Amino acid sequence: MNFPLRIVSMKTNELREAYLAFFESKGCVRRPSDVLVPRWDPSVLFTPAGMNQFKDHFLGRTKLEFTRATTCQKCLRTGDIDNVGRTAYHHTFFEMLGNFSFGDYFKREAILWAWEFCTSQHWLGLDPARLSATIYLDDDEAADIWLGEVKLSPEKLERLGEDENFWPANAPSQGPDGVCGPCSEIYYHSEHGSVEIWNLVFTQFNRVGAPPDNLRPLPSRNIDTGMGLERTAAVLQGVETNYHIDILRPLVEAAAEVCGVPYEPSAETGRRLRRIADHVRAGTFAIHENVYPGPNKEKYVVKRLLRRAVLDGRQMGVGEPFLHKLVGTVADLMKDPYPELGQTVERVSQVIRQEEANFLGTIDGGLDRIGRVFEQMKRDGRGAVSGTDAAEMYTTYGFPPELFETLAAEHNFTFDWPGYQQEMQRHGEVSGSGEKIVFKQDPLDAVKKVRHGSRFLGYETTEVEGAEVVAIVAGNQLCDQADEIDSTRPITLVLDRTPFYGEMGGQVGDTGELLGPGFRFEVTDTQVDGGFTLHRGHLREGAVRLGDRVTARVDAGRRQGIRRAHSATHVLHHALRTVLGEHAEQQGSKVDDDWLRFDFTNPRALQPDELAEIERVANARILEGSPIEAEDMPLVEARRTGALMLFGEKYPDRVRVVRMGDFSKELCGGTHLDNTARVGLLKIVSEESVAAGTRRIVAFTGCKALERIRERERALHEAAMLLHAPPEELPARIEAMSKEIRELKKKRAHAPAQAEGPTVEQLAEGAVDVLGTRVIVAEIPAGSPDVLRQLIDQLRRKAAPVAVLLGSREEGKVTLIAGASRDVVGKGFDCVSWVRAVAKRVGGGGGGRPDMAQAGGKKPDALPQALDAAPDEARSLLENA
RNA sequence: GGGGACGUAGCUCAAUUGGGAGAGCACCAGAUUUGCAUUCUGGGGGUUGGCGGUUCGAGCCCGCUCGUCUCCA
Repeated sequence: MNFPLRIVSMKTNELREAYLAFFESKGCVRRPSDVLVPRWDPSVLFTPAGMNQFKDHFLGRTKLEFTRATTCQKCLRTGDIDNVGRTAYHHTFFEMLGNFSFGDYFKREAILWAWEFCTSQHWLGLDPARLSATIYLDDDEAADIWLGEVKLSPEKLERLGEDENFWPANAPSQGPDGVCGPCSEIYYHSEHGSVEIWNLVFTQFNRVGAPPDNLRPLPSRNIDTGMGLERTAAVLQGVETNYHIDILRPLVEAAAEVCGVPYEPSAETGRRLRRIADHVRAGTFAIHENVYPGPNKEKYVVKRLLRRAVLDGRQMGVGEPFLHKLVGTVADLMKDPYPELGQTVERVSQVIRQEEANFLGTIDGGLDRIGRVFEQMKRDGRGAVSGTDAAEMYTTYGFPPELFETLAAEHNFTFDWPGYQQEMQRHGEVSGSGEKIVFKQDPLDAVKKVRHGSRFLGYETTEVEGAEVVAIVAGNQLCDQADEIDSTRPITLVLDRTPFYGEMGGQVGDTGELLGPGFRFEVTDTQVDGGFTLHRGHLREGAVRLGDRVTARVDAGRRQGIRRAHSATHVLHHALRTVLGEHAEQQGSKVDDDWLRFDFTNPRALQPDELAEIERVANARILEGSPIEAEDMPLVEARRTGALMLFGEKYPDRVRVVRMGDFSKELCGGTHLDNTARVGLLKIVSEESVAAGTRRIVAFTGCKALERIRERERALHEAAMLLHAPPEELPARIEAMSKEIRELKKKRAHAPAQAEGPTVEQLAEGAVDVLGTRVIVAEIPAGSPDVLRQLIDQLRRKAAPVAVLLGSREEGKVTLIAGASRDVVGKGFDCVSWVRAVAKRVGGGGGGRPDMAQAGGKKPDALPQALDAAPDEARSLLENA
């Protein structure tokens, strides 16, 4: 490998650390990377940029504890997914170095510091001659700094339009309204080409409506910058693509190793291997945060990334799961900044392996179908796989078009890509799109700026006196008072302190009432928003004003039921891990009044004996009557004591640890009992699947558990009464009964054919000759369709040439079946016409095949006349045949 | 959130405009001998996922529901 000569070749880990240290030296607070999947932010599926975790800071929706920050943020974007592997700089997963100012330093510092970091020998030491910058068309302020202070030569400063150098792109002319600003980009030029390494965004305007004059200066201006870690590392290490830097090239090589192909950068396999490296990195980080491949949202993105990578492997001839083998390499290469990845390697590999197996299964299933498509094409003499076929294979059966094309080529067929694209576009339209979530204006914004939040007193008590009403929200607006007695549209009250628990961590919100001077407010639900407890409900009496003092009273009976369910949830979690193993991790839960729902990872359905064992262990812990204690402590300490926490969850600096006896320790903000014994009884009522690899258990506690058992008892008792047997004997009794029923049915099916009705011989004697065909017509009393058919079959064998029509009736119903021997059918005789003609006379119709047809009717009384007419009908059919 | 497909014996799947619920493997029994995938014969096993509708008649058509797969946002 011929690296261009460089004096220093900085490692990626060193670059990351240098960046953060540099901006710390400028007064920025170093913050950890936010999680990759911000579940609390409905506007994105994955963290797309460094600024994501500071949205509230930028929008002034939170009290600032610092005004400058710097981060290295893990990001995931799928917008450029098709370029991954093909170009030198595109990724889905990547890291972004950023520095941020919230109303603090602005354009001058942002530019000067960026330049200093890039060029100072102390830091990156890049050759200034190889750097250039761009700015927005009329941003003279930035131009002055670049030209006047940095002393960048004018030919190295380019002014670009709003599509390139404005954030959001094209905001001035096309919107959206809101915070926006010009930006300035820094490029590095080398023998490998030019690359944008840093984007500085100056948010200084508020866009209001269409141009002109729609950009109003903001009172508080912000800085948001992003430097691509991998790009910059590539520059520093003098390699031609991000995929050859020290934290990625080994992964690409490892991919080559497990796929059994050499890595040749410029070959098709090179592109595939880079794509595999990128996607497995993205998948590893996402699954580490408990986002498993699934059918929608972020789960679907993970699934698609994994499947693309597996497909690449398969296209290179790998026929079995391989991707999962790379997880360890990812964790190893990324252990410096993200040591926690190492702890989940096994779980992540298992999930990926499972998904690989599923996908290979899907492909195998599709191969059959594809084979049939090819046969059909050969019969039809078509030479190209149609877009419709390809799209159907993909959208319905998940069979990738790339693979379809490969197989088609092997059969010397071409593949209609344009037609496929068109079909897929149609599918996209038919599938519709969910509504776009826009930034919604929050009426509480004003309150949030002046107050930190409501104080929660619900751990100690269910009733608080003298709490102050600090906000009233009605009709999505902040009000000074509310006096409308209205049960349809809920209003929201915020107090300075409250015993009400807002829905969080799976536990439902409390209900109860707020009593103030001359008013009563019924709380039907409680939510939390940015530290504030929102009491939602309806005014029942009087009027409430801002500043009123109230008594807040939680529905204590319901709260106690919730406590039982929540403590039981921890006990159940412990029991699951004991019985199934450590992999049974919590995926989500819902805790309500004496019932709970618990989702956890497990590869298959639970067996009845496993469920019984889980229930037994859980109730054993309950019976022990262990004390339950909660303690606030710093996050680091909680982590050290080994308290259970979920990877990928965002925890505050101080956390609450709930401890039960010596068997359970979990981070949890919910309300609990003081002793496990108070759960009373934990009864599992169902176990089901929610997604591949995830199971759900629903259980009842306390009163509901007892009620449930009583209900079952009642049903059992009733069944016992009906069968005149004690409950213990019910299974044996039912088994004996169903056996008896089976035997009776069998007896009935065989017996009457012989006992009642005419025999085959008798029927044959009753035949009349019609044009050389023996025609037999008869009623078989109590003959089931099966019996009629058997008789006809025997007559056809014994009496050919013959045409038989037999009928039977039971209350309100007539059955007719006609059959003819092969030679008669050969002459053109059609049983369908015959049976239809006869059936008409008994008010019915029928059909079947020429040699055997069946009909029904609704007039049993008319059967004799109908049968009398049957020979004549046969005659006319035979004459016309 | 929306589109598409599939649910038939323990397993893998058939069943031609709606007209006799079947095959292979597995299982049980008998015979055979060629021992570790012998062959032959016989047999058990199904409320065709569930509920409702259309029809003389539904595995097949329609609606709802449950489950599995899949694509899109």
